[in-house]
Amino acid sequence: MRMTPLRRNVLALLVKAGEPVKAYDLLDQMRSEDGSAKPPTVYRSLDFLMEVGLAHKVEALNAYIACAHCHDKGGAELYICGKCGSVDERHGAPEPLNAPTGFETQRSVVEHYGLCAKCH
Amino acid sequence: MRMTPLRRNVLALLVKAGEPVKAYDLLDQMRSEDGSAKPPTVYRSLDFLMEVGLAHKVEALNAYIACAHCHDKGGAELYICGKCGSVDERHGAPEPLNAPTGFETQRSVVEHYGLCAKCH
DNA sequence: TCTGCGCTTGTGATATTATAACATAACCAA
DNA sequence: TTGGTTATGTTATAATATCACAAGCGCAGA
Ligand SMILES: [Zn+2]
Ligand SMILES: [Zn+2]
Ligand SMILES: [Zn+2]
Ligand SMILES: [Zn+2]
Repeated sequence: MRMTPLRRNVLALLVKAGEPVKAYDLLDQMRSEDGSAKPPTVYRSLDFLMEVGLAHKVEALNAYIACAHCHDKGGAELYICGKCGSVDERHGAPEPLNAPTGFETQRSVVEHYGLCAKCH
Repeated sequence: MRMTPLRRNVLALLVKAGEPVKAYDLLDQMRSEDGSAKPPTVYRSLDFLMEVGLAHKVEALNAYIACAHCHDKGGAELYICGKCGSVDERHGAPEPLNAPTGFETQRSVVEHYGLCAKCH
């Protein structure tokens, strides 16, 4: 598991976008530079980046973003503006009070959709 | 927007399953009774059920469950066991403390993946 | 009752998202 | 160098979801 030019390039595209990007849009961008890119190319890179905590999947959008915190893994909370598309990544929320007793959380998906302060 | 036999049938299948079900699995079940079912049939019914708050999508699984609370809409928090597949639906968590200032949440996706009390 | 309109469903096609399977290449340690 | 592991290339296909248009149904008002 090491950072490679390919993976670094995918990360760079995510960072440059600054907002959630679809896998096939990444693929199109990659193809425009190196015609040989194919779906597994981008999905593997995304899997790697998520595994090491450099990217997250926005589950309800089927899109991917660069991590804004460089935390190790899990636990991101995303505030996604439906108007301008901006994503504000936070983390550190405590375990919810109303969790079922005995439930041991391994991974959480927390995505809030609404309007950011600028878009009210 | 009214409840119809078709929609009631989809809801019944979700309730009977008691766990997240994939759209195409629903479709297979429907086909075994009425050969004419096609993807839009099931997706439309699911859209209706979610709109009226009788079902939820489990975003990270691309699956659907019957609502366990009959709340009006939004705000479900799902605790999903990765071993036995059970889902415990809760709601009522307060707005997170670390939300960006001025963000107005319209819809939240909250899914916790881990092990339920029985599966430790 | 009849008619017209809107909602619901049928149907075929297609778009979007993601993975399987196997081959080749690059990297690195012994 | 040589052999194992990791990474990438390549082809195909699976899984998920939507579009577009036609047909049917249910009901309000003429
Ligand atoms: Zn992050
Ligand atoms: Zn905004
Ligand atoms: Zn519910
Ligand atoms: Zn369990």
